[in-house]
This record gives sequence, structure tokens and C-alpha cells, in this order.
Amino acid sequence: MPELPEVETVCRGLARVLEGRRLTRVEARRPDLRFPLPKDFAARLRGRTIERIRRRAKYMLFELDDGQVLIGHLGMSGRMRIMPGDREGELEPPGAHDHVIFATDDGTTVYFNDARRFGYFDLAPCTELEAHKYFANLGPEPLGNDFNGPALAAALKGKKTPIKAALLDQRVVAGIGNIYACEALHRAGISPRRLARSVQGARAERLASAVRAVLTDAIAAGGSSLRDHVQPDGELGYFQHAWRVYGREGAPCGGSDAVIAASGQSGAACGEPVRRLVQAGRSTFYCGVCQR
DNA sequence: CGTACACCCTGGCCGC
DNA sequence: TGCGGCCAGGGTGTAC
Repeated sequence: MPELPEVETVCRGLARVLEGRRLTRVEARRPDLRFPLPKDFAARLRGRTIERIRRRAKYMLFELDDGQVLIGHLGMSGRMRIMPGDREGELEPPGAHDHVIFATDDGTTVYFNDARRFGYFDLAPCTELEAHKYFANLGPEPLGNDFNGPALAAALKGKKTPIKAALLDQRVVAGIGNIYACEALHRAGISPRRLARSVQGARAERLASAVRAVLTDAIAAGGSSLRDHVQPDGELGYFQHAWRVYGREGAPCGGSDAVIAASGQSGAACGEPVRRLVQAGRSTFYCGVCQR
């Protein structure tokens, strides 16, 4: 499920039940995830208290009471299944894709479930986090103060890749994935094929604003739920209903924010069928009229 | 160096 | 019902 808004939603759900809790049992049922779990993974976590849970890019960060940080990535299909601790009776037995079990002192238990096993966990000292291999080359947080039009323009300067590919490059800006790259470009009225280096000045300003807006809206909606993926508490995110182009090939374009603003007419639906193309092996959805 | 692409893995869906 | 082909939210290693 996981681009930035989904990971943010997951972290908030986990924080509610795990912050302040002590890990009483950690079980690595299947260590061969995207990367192997670090040595002595379970032993290094057992007895630790989770002080704070936060997010960086698409990573979950669990700050522990011994100065370590548990780093988690959900890959394509990873989920954190929360089993409330106040439930009478026994825990639901782990299934085939429940690879890691985190059990806490109040009975709350979380299963890391990931059919495709592109997700992974690692441990690192808190003080060395920014230098860690996963974080050293990450671009700015799109909802943070370091991300704006000029910063985006600078990051795109000279880049010959299509802007769509550049938005997926975590060194340019961190946390955007395939859905939100498509949605942000549509809101900004920018063609996914446009060369990244040509997104400068007002265009970069528009794109930075569109990125912030779509991510903010998606977080407010609890993220997007695909197929059976749900938030940790079982709630469904509903941002998938607000997609304007992603997954809507052939459906009528409702108009780009940028194009509508420029025309001065409110509610001017475009009506052009949404198109799909493949860039760098991944589907891009866009409107050929609104996006230039 | 920057860019392009195959690949890791499983499951769901569609067409035959 | 069965099966092959294609598709899926990500990121990395390798080949140009």
C-alpha cells in the first residue's frame, strides 16, 4: 500500500498503540525478506521500549530506548497488522505471509505481513541515521520546509529524464511513488513526458505546490487502499476515490487544477479520455489536453 | 557520471 | 476449471 501518505497513515496508527510499549517478544518467522534481517534481530529488540514512531520518506522509524532505531520499509505489498491487546482469548495465528511478529507488554501484537517480500527491516544507531545507506541520498521531505519551487527546480536542473521518472527518483524528493507522481503532474498541468530539466521557474513552483497538495489531501483521507490493503486499525483509506488520473484509463478527465485556474472558469471539466503510457517500465496515467 | 532496464517475489485477474 | 500472460504501491544492481 505504501507511498508517503500510506506510510504516514500506518505510522500514526502504530504510534497510537505502540509508543511507550515494551517489546516482550519478537519473532522473525521468515528472515529472507528483500534484505536479510540484521544479525540477532529479535534478541536486539527484545526488552526495548518503543519511545517514538515517525516516518522519513517511505520508511517507518521506531525509536527505541537504547539509542537504536528500528527501520522498516513496506515495499509493494507490506502491511502492519495490529492485534489489539485488550481482546480476550488467543491471538489469531500467524499466516503464511506474516513474516515478523512484534509482541508488547500490554498484549498488543503487530504482524508484519508481506506476500511479495519486497519489504524489510534494519537496525541502526539513532545518531547515524542520516548517514545510513537508506537515508544518505534521500531528497527533502515534500511536506517539509526544505521543499518548494526553487528547491525542486534546482534538483531537476540538467536532468534529461522525463519529469515523471524524476519525481520517482527519491534523491529529488522523497516519498513519492507511482500513484502520486501521476496525480501531482495532472494537478500541475505538466506532461509526464516533459524533460525534467525544463521544469523550472513557475512550472516548478506549480509542481511543488501540486505535490504538497496531493500528499496532504491523501493523508487527510487516510491514504489510498488498494485491493485488500487496509490501515493498521482495519479502517480503509479512501483517497483512491479521489484519484483524477491513476487507474482511470479511458475515463473522462475532470480537468487539471492548473488549467482550470488559468482559464478562470470553475468546474470546467475537460472530458478528454485519460491515457496510459509506460515509462521506465511503469504505468503513467495522464490527460493529453490538460498536461503540457 | 547519468540514464535505462532487468530483476527480486507472490497473487489476482483476464482471456482463451 | 486450468493455465499462460500480464499487471501491481518499490528500490537496487548492473550495463551501457
